[in-house]
Parts: sequence; structure tokens; C-alpha cells
Amino acid sequence: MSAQSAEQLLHLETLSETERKILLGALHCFIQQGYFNTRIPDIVAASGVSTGSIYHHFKDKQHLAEALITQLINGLDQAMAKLISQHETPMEQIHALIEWMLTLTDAEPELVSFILYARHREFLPHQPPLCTQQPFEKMRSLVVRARENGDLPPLDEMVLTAAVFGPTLRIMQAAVDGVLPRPAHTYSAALFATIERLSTASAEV
Amino acid sequence: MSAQSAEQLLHLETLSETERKILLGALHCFIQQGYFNTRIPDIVAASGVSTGSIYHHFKDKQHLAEALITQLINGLDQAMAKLISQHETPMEQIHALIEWMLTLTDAEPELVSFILYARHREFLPHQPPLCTQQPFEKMRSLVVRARENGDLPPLDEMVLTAAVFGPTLRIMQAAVDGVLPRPAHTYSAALFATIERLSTASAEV
DNA sequence: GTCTATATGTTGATAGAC
DNA sequence: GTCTATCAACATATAGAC
Repeated sequence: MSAQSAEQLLHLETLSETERKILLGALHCFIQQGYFNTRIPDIVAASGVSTGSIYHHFKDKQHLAEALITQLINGLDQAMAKLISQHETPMEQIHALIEWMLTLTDAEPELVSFILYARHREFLPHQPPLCTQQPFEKMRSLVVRARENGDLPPLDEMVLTAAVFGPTLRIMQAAVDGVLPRPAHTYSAALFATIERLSTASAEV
Repeated sequence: MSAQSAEQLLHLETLSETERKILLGALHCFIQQGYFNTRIPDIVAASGVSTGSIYHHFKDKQHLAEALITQLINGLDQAMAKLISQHETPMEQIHALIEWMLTLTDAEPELVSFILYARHREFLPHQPPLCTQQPFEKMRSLVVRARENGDLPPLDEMVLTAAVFGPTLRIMQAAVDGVLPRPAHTYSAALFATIERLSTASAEV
């Protein structure tokens, strides 16, 4: 699957044109400056929608952010579900997912930075941590099924998920921090090699 | 090495008593509520130092935070250097470092959360990203030396660092997010197993 | 539903006594 | 160096016309 834009990841079809404009403007502001550095007038400028209209559609700044995060998580979840459905075995699905994560990082580094770093709980205290939500649950279930298939060793489920997806997430983080010499997706082969090695290691360790 | 408290990690010996109290108070506030949710009166209450005195010692809130982050990074760096110096081979040093990271996570989860999640650039735009600083540089150099020793496979340096430390960092993140069933340090053996497998995998992959 | 203009409340920072 | 009291600026949220 090719990389998607931030707009495509927010599935905004059910919303009114104004709400779409507000959420996209807010997303751009939050991505670039962070939630706390974003002032309502910034969202007004970015969205082309007036203060009054923003407050007509959203109770306050916090609820606006909440709606945005919800849409984003749902969008990620749907994109991942579609991607997974296009492949057969758990290991193929894992590979496809990693390719997609790396490609998305190259295409939308600031969006990825927002997702990876975001301490959403700092501005949304009621939000559960990202890693307990659908996208990370999907990763875990893929790993568990690969383990059942015998494609991954019989290690603890949390550790195995961390070992399969942790390196990719670190590379993504390095990429968005600007300390990666090459585009993120060029590391996919080496990352797959580390996963291969998890499975094929000699048993007597 | 046993776990250290937040206070021990900030090497504050060279500072005046008042500056120490201010930095520790601020650290507790930032850890618990984040930088933007912390008001000056919160730091006054947490440190027992008055507003005027705080502004006598630090130009403004941002410079206070900057001083704190610098101290914290230096403290981490020193603790890691000491730990590394107590072991011989790169692989032993890597193992010791991972044990220490996990133990610190159990002892000071909120401090670790602050370090891991902190988008310090959101409130300190001039700060380089954490992963380019001494602590992460140390991780990379350990991995490179282990690779030279033949203890790790000849993969890309960034990928190898991500493969060695990424899983541990993911487990730490899961721990501070409260989604880890057992204390973080109980996963060390399984984490070491994943690193072992990197090295001992059959060559013809 | 959308807009402009404005009020309300907070907050970072300062002034000035001790 | 430390403190209390206060200011000035600003950002959120609202009021009310269209």
C-alpha cells in the first residue's frame, strides 16, 4: 500500500464541510506546534473558519482535540485493517505493516512524529494511552498468531511484540528526529533481517 | 547497579540550596503534569521557594526547564558511564545497561515516562532531540563495538541499535503506560533472549 | 450556521520592601 | 537573596448581529 496523506488517514466523510476544515486546520497546527502552542486564532487562520463557528461545532479546545485524536486513531485502524486483509499469513501481514509504517514515515514525518511522541494524556487526561488502542492491539494479535504458526519463537507476548515492532518504531523515531541518514523505508530489508533472526536462531540459547 | 531516584540522577552538587529546591520542585511538577500544565505557583508550592526568588535564579520558565533538562541528561550520561565502566565486554555492558533501564523504570516510572515521551522540543525549540544526545550515543557506540567483536551480526548500525535497545524501550513504554502485567525488570531474560537470537541465527537467511 | 467584537479569567513576569 | 503584592498581556470562550 502506498503512503497516505494526513487528510486521507482522517476519515472525514461523515462530517460537514466546516467540521472537516476545522479538524484539518487543527491537525496541521497541532502537528507543527503542538497542542499547547496552538492558539485558537491559529486554528482560525489554518482552517479559514471563524472563532464563533469553531465553538459552535466543538465545545472547547480540548473537545476539538479529542475528536481529532479519535478520528486519527480510527483512520489508522482502518488503514491497517485494509492492509492486513490484503495478505495471507501473519508474517506477510507483519512485513506489509512494517513497510507501510516506514513509507508513511517518509511521506508524513510530522504526522508520524505527532502520533509517536504525543503524550496525548498531557492534554487529554481521559484518553487511554495509544499503545492500548486498536492499532497496537492489531500489532500484538499479529505477533501472537505468527507465534502460533511457529513463525516466531515461543517468547513472552509483550516481549515478542516489542522485538518485532520495536526496532521499526525506533527507526521511525530516528527518522522524524532527522538523525537517519537515509529514508526510513530503505531500512526495511535490514529490519526484516532482524525479525528473521528471531525465528531461525539455534534453539540451544 | 541499583535503581536511582530522580534526585540522584540530577547531579546538583554544584548548585546552591535554593536552586536545588527549585529544580527538584519543577521536576516533580513537570513529571506529574507536564511543562505546559505546570504554573509558576505550582513550582512555588512544590519547591517552597517564592516566585521572586525563582525569577532571581532563572530568567524565565523556559530557561528553568532548559537547565533542568540539561542536568537530567548529564545525570543520565554520568550514571550510564559509571555503569559501563564496571563491565568488561560490550555485550556485558549492553546487558548491564538494559537491566538498569528496566530497574529504573520500575523505581521511577514517571521520571522514565518524562524522559521517553518528552517532546522537549515542543517547549524547548532549541534543544536537539534526545536521541542525538550522549545517552543514545552511548547505546550506539556499545552496539558498534559489540558488532566489531563479532557478538552482533554485520547489519546496519542504526538498525542494529534499534534491534538491541528498541524492544527494551518498548517494554519500558508499556510499563509506564500501565499495560505491562509484571514489573519491567522481570522481562529482562526474555529481552536478552531476543538479542541472543540476533547473533546466533543461522547465516543463510 | 457563520461571523465580529468583546469580556473574563489566568498567567508569566516585575516592582520594590526587607 | 528572598519575599509579597501587583501588573500587563494574552488566550479562551461568549454575546449577539446577520
